[in-house]
Amino acid sequence: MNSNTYSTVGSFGKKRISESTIHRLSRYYRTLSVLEKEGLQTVSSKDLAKREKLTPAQVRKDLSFFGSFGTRGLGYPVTELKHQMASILGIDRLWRVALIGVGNIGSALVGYKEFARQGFNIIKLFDNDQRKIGSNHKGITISDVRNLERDLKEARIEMVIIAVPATVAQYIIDDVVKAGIKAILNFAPANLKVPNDVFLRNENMSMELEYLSFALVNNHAQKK
Amino acid sequence: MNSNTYSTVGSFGKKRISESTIHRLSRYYRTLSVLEKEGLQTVSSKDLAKREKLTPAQVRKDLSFFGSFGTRGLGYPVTELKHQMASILGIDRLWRVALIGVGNIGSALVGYKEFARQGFNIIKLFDNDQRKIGSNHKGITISDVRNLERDLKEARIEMVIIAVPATVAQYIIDDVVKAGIKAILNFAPANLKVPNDVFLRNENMSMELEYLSFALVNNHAQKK
DNA sequence: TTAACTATGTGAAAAGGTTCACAAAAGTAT
DNA sequence: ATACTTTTGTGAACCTTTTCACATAGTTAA
Ligand SMILES: NC(=O)c1ccc[n+]([C@@H]2O[C@H](COP(=O)([O-])OP(=O)(O)OC[C@H]3O[C@@H](n4cnc5c(N)ncnc54)[C@H](O)[C@@H]3O)[C@@H](O)[C@H]2O)c1
Ligand SMILES: NC(=O)c1ccc[n+]([C@@H]2O[C@H](COP(=O)([O-])OP(=O)(O)OC[C@H]3O[C@@H](n4cnc5c(N)ncnc54)[C@H](O)[C@@H]3O)[C@@H](O)[C@H]2O)c1
Repeated sequence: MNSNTYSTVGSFGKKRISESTIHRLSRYYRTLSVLEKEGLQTVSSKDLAKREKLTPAQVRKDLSFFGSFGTRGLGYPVTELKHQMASILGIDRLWRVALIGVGNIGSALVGYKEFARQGFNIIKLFDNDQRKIGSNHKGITISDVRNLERDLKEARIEMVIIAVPATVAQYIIDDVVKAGIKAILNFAPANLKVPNDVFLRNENMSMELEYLSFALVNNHAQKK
Repeated sequence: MNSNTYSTVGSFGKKRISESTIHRLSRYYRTLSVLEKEGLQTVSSKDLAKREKLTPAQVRKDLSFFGSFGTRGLGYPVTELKHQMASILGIDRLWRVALIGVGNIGSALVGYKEFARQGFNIIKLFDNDQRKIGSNHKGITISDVRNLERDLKEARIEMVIIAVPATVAQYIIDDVVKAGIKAILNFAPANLKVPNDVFLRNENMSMELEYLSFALVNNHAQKK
């Protein structure tokens, strides 16, 4: 019921996988990329755990939901485990992504190389500002948001990033949903409604600053 | 041990408050601001829960960690509860914030009005690019990162936002820590080390895209 | 080939977070 | 005033996630 509550997407076999586990897989993937560059052949759950500030048991448990990737007495093969993580996360392929709202944050995201490196290709941009529409931004022409539904379908977009003001975000989302999009990353601070079969993730930077503020004001013991 | 693991900062009285609860307080705060603008005098845990897609019990439990703010039979006074949330989160005051790395994402953050509205005042900017140093960005002169430690102390900075390339983030963090800063929001995708008395939060947008990717590939049942 | 290590994979236990359920307290209507 | 309704605040129950602990299986060294 709560987006933070025991939230699980899907099931590998009959098992349900928690949001925390999926986020840790992302972290393992990035760390494994680093280890690969460092020339390491294998890594133990202990080593990986140390880098991620986790327990070795947590690492093994996370991986065990998806298979047996290690060798007892030795550890996990770095490159292979990296590929496994990519496969599980679905980033061993290209994703066709559109971004709506080419303003301050939107522009920053469009040029972000890390997204492309992980297979997220921002190939369509939309805005409602006449001065921006038709202009070229990092090689992509900005389209008029008025044809959003049609253009998303035409370009066979699979994911959408929303970077418009909070006041209009729901209208945009409604059109995005109509276009059949099932995955949305939203940067507008608003409680947006989507049907049950659409995945919506919210990125809220104020929340993290507020967490820091809370921690400072209450001068609180750091976990571990 | 894990940054996602039962992570709790501090204690109100003897109670430990979970990260989830603090994040929900942020959401309550934002929603209460909206309700206040809508002219509502009181709100019940049921109403608030509906807006946040939580259970009423969750709302009441979260609030109960910090006090009794409601009136039985009536609900919570909107404006007062908003102020209470602000006070608990520590955003009923101004925070002196510095941002390091005025590039794509850094520039976007500097101009973001929502931060200032919640008391986070970005009053110092740092970069190592000679073309940027000395120039004015949204009314703030960009300082040379070489004097980082000295300048952070001089400006009595309390929080730092890091938006430099991942390769240099650890060096920057080390200087920031030396300057006595106890709260850092980091946008670089890297496993950064800080002493135990420094709060470090990481904002990782790739992670959310990867979550969506996982959800799509495994075509998974949405929670609830 | 054997002995001594090392490290995985996983049930079970422990810890943490959410929801239930209800007494208590206040509002509302008559 | 009294009965009835509404809604809070909270221990207890419930559910999820993490950690423990160990059997198992592979490596390494002599
Ligand atoms: N700037 C930041 O650092 C930051 C950080 C976190 C969240 N956000 C959020 O991201 C969103 C965008 O912020 P920003 O700072 O980039 O604002 P911005 O005003 O710079 O950009 C918004 C863009 O959306 C476009 N737009 C407006 N209405 C539109 C519509 N109906 N259809 C299509 N495009 C439309 C505007 O033309 C503009 O290009 C906001 O919701 C903001 O709260 C921004
Ligand atoms: N652009 C995005 O949308 C985005 C999204 C998520 C995360 N990030 C992360 O944020 C960071 C910055 O990304 P960006 O896209 O803004 O990159 P960028 O190259 O546009 O900006 C980096 C800025 O840091 C400055 N810099 C470099 N070395 C420095 C040093 N030693 N001291 C001080 N300043 C220094 C550069 O001069 C530049 O202004 C990166 O770690 C990136 O991975 C970016």
